[in-house]
Amino acid sequence: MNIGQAARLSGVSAKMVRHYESLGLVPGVTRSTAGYRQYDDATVHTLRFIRRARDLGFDTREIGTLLQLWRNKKRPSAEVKRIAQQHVVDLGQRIAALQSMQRSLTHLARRCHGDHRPDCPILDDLAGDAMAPP
Amino acid sequence: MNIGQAARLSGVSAKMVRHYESLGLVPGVTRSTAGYRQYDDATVHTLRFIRRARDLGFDTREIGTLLQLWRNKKRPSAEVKRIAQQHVVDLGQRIAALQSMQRSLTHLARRCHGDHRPDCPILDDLAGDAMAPP
DNA sequence: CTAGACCTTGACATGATGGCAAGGTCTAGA
DNA sequence: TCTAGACCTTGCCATCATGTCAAGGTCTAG
Repeated sequence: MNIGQAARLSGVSAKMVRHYESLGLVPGVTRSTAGYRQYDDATVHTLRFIRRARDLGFDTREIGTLLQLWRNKKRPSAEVKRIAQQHVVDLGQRIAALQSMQRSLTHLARRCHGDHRPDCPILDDLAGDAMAPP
Repeated sequence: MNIGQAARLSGVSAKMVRHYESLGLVPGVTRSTAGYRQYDDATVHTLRFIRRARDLGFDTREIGTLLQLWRNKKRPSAEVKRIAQQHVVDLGQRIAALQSMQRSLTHLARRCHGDHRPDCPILDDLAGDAMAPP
């Protein structure tokens, strides 16, 4: 099967299929006489794995490790779990950072009249002339 | 004052000061005879504004708009508020996406023994052979 | 005068992804 | 058999905010 079909079946764009190949995440593909990449179901399976891992927010480096573990029939599940838990922590930090922004901005917006007048606590805060501390 | 001092005072790296200049966020700077950029307190103030807005997650396009509004003494605060609220919504979406990843991964990790054995629901899920639906 | 701190521009890298361009290939239909 | 259109190839550029490095000019204190 050609790259287009593999892309459709796996949910990964053809562009990214080539990219993952260049990163070594999918094994070297065989080529047709015309130079077309030829895929089989196993590779499509790998691509789906990558897709799902991306959906969970893993970066390509982590996915490389997960793929190795997936292929290693003697892997200790503890290692997989460690990676997953570390990723949960990372996600938590990113979430916390965004929530902190959201909280600040929500408070500022609530204090803003939001009418035709120019007075605006949001701009005041950005400008650094926030009200004096209590 | 030179770029280094302006950077130190504003908390923006010298590199980014130049970058914001190239984006038009800070007005054209005057130069010394040797070509050194010369800054005054007003520009440092602007840089701090940008820094604070970045800390709240605004991108440079949004910051451009906010700076215009800040400078416009006749701005309607409603417009600022609208931008802020839209950003709160955007942040909410990003947070929700990350939380969804975190939730899935937490559930998977909880079901993983995490020992020396290879069986691992995390890899099973990534591989798409999740358990049959109930 | 000189060492060292500071400035200049410019290029390249990050990470995942999209887009475009120029050219080769394959297939179904006239 | 020819051909249009779908599909493939490689390669380059762009995104976004930021860092790093390099080669060269400038300023200042000793």
